[in-house]
Formats: sequence, C-alpha cells, structure tokens
Amino acid sequence: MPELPEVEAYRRLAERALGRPISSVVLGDPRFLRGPTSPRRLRHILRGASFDVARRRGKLLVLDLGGTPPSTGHRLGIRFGMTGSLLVDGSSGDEELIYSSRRVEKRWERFAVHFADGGSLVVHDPRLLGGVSLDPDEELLGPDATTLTLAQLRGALDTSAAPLKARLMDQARLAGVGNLLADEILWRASLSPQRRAGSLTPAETRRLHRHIRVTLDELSARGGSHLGDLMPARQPGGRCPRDGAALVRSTVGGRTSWWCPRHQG
DNA sequence: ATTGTGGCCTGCCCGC
DNA sequence: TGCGGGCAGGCCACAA
Repeated sequence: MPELPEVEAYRRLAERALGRPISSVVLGDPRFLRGPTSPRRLRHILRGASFDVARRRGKLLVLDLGGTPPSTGHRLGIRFGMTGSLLVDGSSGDEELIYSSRRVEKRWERFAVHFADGGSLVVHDPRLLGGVSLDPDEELLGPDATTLTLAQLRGALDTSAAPLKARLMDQARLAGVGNLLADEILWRASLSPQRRAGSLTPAETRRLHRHIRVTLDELSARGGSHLGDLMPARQPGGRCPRDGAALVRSTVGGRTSWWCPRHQG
C-alpha cells in the first residue's frame, strides 16, 4: 500500500540489512521477478554478496550490492505495488508507521534473502503487483518528490494538456506521489485534479510546490500517506473537512479521485 | 510524443 | 452462510 512515505520507512528498515553476507535467495513466486533476469542469475549475483547502501527514488527501493565479483556494481530494485511490504528479521519496521492491520502469511512471501547470520529480508505482497528486479533503470523515474524544486515541478507540468493529477502521479516526471497523496496535495493546494497540468499560473505552481513538500513532510511525520486530512472524508457521503461541501468522486488519470468542488478550482 | 484504457493479481467487504 | 460484484494507496503494454 505504499507511496513515498511508506517506501522511505522501508528504506530505513532495509538499513538493518546492510553489510550482512547473503547465504540464500528464495523467489516465492517467479512472477515477482521482473525484467530480463532469470531466477538463476539473480541468485548467482546475490549469493555471497551483501547490501552496501539502501536508497530510494520515488517508490523504488534500491539496494546497492557490495562484495566481490560477480555482484560488484549490481543493484537490487524493489517495488511494492499496492499491497507490498518489507520485513527484516521478521519485523515490519512500521512500529513507527500506523498502518492498517497487516496479516503476515507465508504464502505471501514473494521474495526472500537469507543472511549467513540467520536473519532475513522478505518482501510480502498478496497481490503480486510489486516486484524485484536486477539493475532497474532508475533514470526512467523523474526527480524525487521530497526534494523537488520549483523548477523541477514546472518541468513536470510543462505545457501538458493532461489532467493535473495524472501528471503528479506520472512517475517518469515526478517520482513518489501516488493516488492518495495526489488527492491530499491537490485538496490542500485548492486545485482541481481535472485542471490541465499546463494551465497553472505561476502563483498556483508555487502553491502546489509548497504543498507537495509540506504534505510529504507532514504525512511522513504522522506515519503514512493514509493519514491526510482529506482521508476520513474520502468515502461515499464524505464532506470537505475545510468547507463542508459534498466531495465529488470520479475517475481522473485512471484512478478514483475525491475532491471538493467548492474550493478546488 | 502524449494521453487514455485495459489488464495484471488477490483479498476484502458489501448486499442479496 | 454463500456468492457475485465492486473495489483497492501501482504500473505496464498497447492503441489512438
């Protein structure tokens, strides 16, 4: 269920897995391995190596491999899809994240790395919409939303005729904002998700930029992207927490969207 | 190139 | 209680 704040929490959790020699790799479901790499090759690269650095770009977690050839210079990419989660040594690490209840079932373990010290790093994903890949192309992702500059936001919006929300969620142009965060950010910025992305005035773009950064900071501090102010109202019959207007629900950018027709223009 | 759509997957919740 | 439909915080291939 991760968006940027959740993946950042996983990144911190993954730091517990650094510097520990890998003894074995278990691919719980072959469909979970994405890209051209074979399971055999993935094992070959990972076994005996250890993770050096845990990085994140948008919703992609990247673990750099250290050690000697053949693993040197390779990277393991992990995407969590809508239902993925990470466990290191059996701990979800979201003690700090207030998450909806998360069952842990063995059959949902799609990928696991076991360390020589007896611990493990496990990716859990009931729906299989996430995946792991060897050497993912990180350049396919736009600038990370947490450090987004105003100029980068202008570049992401460009002169596009696409709905504003679709551009915000376009990972190639701006990495890390998902459906819930997009609704929350646009609600706070008083901008309609249906606005053409290229139609924002300079003042509106600055406002949006500020709200992207503030919202990410706030929700990360609160413990997750589902803890936004709009979230409780994001359901049938929901009313705008700011002005009480009945929220509108529709599909924008292919995703269910909720917004206030009164103050989001 | 840009934008929109359907599909991938499984689990859950609601109404009948 | 059982069953069907709709829904889900993501992403990718494909079509116009």
